[in-house]
Amino acid sequence: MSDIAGITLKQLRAVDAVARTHSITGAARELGLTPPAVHTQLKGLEDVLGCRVVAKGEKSGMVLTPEGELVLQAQRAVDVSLKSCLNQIDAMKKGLAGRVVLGVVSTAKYFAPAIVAELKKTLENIEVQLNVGNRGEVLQALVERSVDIAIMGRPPRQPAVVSKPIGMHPMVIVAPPDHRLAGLDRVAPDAVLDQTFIAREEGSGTRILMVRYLDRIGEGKPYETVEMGSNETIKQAVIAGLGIAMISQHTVTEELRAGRLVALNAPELPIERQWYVLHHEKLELTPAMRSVWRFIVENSHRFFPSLE
Amino acid sequence: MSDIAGITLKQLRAVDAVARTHSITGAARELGLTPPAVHTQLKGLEDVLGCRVVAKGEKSGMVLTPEGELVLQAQRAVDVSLKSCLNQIDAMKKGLAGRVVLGVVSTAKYFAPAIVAELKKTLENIEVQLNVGNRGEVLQALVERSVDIAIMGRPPRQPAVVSKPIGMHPMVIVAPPDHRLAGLDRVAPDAVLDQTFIAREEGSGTRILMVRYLDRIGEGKPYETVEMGSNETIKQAVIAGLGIAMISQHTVTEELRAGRLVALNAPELPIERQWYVLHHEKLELTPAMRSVWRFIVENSHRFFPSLE
DNA sequence: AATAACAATTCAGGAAAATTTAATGTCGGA
DNA sequence: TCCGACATTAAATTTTCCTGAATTGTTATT
Repeated sequence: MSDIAGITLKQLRAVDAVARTHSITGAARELGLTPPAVHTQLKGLEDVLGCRVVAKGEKSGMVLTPEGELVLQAQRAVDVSLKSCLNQIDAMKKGLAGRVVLGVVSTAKYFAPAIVAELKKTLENIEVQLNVGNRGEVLQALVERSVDIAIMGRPPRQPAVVSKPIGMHPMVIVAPPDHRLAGLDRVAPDAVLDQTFIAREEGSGTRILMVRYLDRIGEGKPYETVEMGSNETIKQAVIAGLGIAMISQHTVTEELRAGRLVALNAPELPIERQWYVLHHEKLELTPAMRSVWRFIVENSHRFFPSLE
Repeated sequence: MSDIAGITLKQLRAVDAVARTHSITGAARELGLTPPAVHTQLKGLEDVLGCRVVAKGEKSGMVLTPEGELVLQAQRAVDVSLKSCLNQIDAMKKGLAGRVVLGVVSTAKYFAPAIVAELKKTLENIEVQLNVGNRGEVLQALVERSVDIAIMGRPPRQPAVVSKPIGMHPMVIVAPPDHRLAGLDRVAPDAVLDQTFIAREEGSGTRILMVRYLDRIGEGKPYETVEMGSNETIKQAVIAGLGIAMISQHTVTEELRAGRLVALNAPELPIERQWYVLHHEKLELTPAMRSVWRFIVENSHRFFPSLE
């Protein structure tokens, strides 16, 4: 059988032009060539295929042979494939299509899915993957390029990242409503330090913040810590009376509103921090990533839980 | 948007090879080229598309960019289109696919459809069109190339055709069973000439044959003719007692067997003629036509009606 | 029937493109 | 830090492609 390797798009385009104009001269005009050039292309194709592709028509003009009609069909299919490819690439260039991996810290999982859902509605041809991990894991993923854009609290010194604040992020200490410190106007530092703290594992942003906070108000005084792997577990533990915990208010909005947890009026609380969106300094953002970035910067505030 | 006109199959094939080997050198080996050649092709494509298509992979080797993946998809689609086209053309070359117009004289319509049906079962990718006309019309169509292959009695002197006999074709004179000449061992020429003849129109092969037969046995004596446009009408007319008719035995097999018509034992009857398959001498047969020709020559005998 | 008009086809020469060889740059692994 | 493999660039060469001119063939016209 004749080999596919000898076929060129020029040949197919020549066939198409001849089919439409019924003349080599006309085809040449369409293609911006001279008739001999078109003729050569057709001849070359006929050589490869081992059969005629065009022939003189009944009265006048050139018409496709049955084989030529098959070639024309193929040409049309090829054309569609290539056009579709170009369109998709074009969409990519404009940031309307592509794939973006979004990494968020555990705490953000209470609002990030809502952002992603809205994002997918707005930019339907961008495939967004949401990865959740603790602060350390997300940063590591950012370095390894397995995450393109991240959302977390305070951006790190290392690795070097580009970051932008996107909204307030209050941190509170929560206790069960029947806790003895609950409802007090002012809770003394020592009273706080006496409690058992339920905290996330090392590498968690909340854990780091908590340690620094307790060291500051307690001036280095020791305190007791119980470690748990997820915010959800911590909430349940606090409700169950195992201890108190520093936690993102966004994580416990529902429980505070329902009265299943209360925020303690300990010194400096709530700590008003910010949410940041960030990406690795070295990573050249694709248009799709830029679209996602912009969307997050402009719209994420709508998704932060609030007590009111 | 980047223009489709700048894309070549060489470029697509280069992308494909790189995708499979993860290296320009490897791709070059696959394509029987040197690495710079492949590199140039990729560069050219990237110019047209306005974006990178391949890039150095994480560790080593070359990988496709997301845009490159789209190009690869397109390449695969193009490949199947072209392969399918080549396969179809190949089938055409082998006479396994194509389009053939078969022209048959009216008389042959009593067995031609059966041939076509069997033909389509055997050569399922050949599209067969069956056209029915009288002898003159079929010959005209043969000249005009609107019929590729024809089946009829005696091939004409003009136009020049290639012909081959495919089976016996007895002509008889039929009468109603209660006709006074019916059942006689030997019917005299004069008794025949006295009858009213129901005949097809001018241009019909049967008509020509009848005229020559009657002139021969009657030595020029006149006779009476009534003209009717189809064999079916003639049969009904004879059954109704309007007259007698010379007709192909194949046309009246059913009626003879059932006794609704009888063949007269007039001189020289039945006239043993042949069926012929034929095509215009000037027309180069396509492989598909050759397949059909061969099928008819080898198989048509199975479809002739017989009295036994 | 001769001829004019037009389009396909052939061909030679030259332009453009593709490919190769050779040289250079770059990265990962010993 | 050197070595080797490979990508990349540059320059030279080969191949392909295109054009313009000439030729052939066909159709329409006189």
